[in-house]
Amino acid sequence: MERLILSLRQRTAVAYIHEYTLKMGNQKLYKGSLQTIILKLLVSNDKMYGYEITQKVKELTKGELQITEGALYPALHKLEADGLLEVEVAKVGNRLRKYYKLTESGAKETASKLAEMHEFLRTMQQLVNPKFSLE
Amino acid sequence: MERLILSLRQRTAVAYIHEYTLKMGNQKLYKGSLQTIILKLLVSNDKMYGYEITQKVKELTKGELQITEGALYPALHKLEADGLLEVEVAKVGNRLRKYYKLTESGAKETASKLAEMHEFLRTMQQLVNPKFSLE
DNA sequence: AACTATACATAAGATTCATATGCATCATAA
DNA sequence: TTATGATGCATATGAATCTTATGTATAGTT
Repeated sequence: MERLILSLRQRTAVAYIHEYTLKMGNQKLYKGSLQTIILKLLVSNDKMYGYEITQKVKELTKGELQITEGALYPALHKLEADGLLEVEVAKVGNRLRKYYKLTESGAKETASKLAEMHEFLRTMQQLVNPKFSLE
Repeated sequence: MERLILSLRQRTAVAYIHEYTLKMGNQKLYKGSLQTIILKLLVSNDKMYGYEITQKVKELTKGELQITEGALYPALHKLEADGLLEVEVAKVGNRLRKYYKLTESGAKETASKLAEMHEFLRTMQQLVNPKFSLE
């Protein structure tokens, strides 16, 4: 993130300019699957914090899916509010981290959401599969 | 669709009540894929009209995906406005049908969208695949 | 001193779809 | 013959979900 320093009399205003990586054309296809992705990661990794999730997803998808913070944090807050995740705040150095983990009800919901996801993938696979071009 | 007849002096007001089939829990996962589905069907079927598309999708997905009219018609209009589809109006009996078919540019765009879809499915498959639970 | 990465957060707007409604024709069942 | 369901088009309103943009702060690297 770039930083611009603007002198204003005795005061100093600091404007932060975030940089964004280019998005793939198919980013919009991921709409609706964010919750499931987060939950699935927490099945595999027990506990994770927000920034870690974005990095893990980027790594696992070889950069194809970039979870934006504006999507991630509200999603985490909602999952927590719905009782699917619980938070544990940790201080690392002088920095804050919020670790999320599945609750019992969250684990159940994850199984359900993963089943739906598999069904969706199977169905969509068939719809766009060239083998079905005869239909 | 049920019909209610209401007598109003000499005039007759008719109210139509549409009935809706129950949606699957994973309907929201399809968000973002409607255009691709329509285009793909038009590769396989040359020309189709709106209602036919909804029925075909219902059939192909064994009822799992129900394209609503509120989603379909605006989508068709947009694809037409973008020059990907062209319309041919037909009269069947006393009834109107609007047949849609791919334009040249629409065929190209379809190939591109299908490639994105396959990439998406592959990536998502890996993300939620149990084999990756060790990550 | 500046820049990059790490780490949280929210507000405003865009996109995409579901819901609800409206209108009309045609076939079939009551 | 009348009611109903299926066929066929359409749009408006709102909900959900994300992108974009911004704000703040610490820590390491150039």
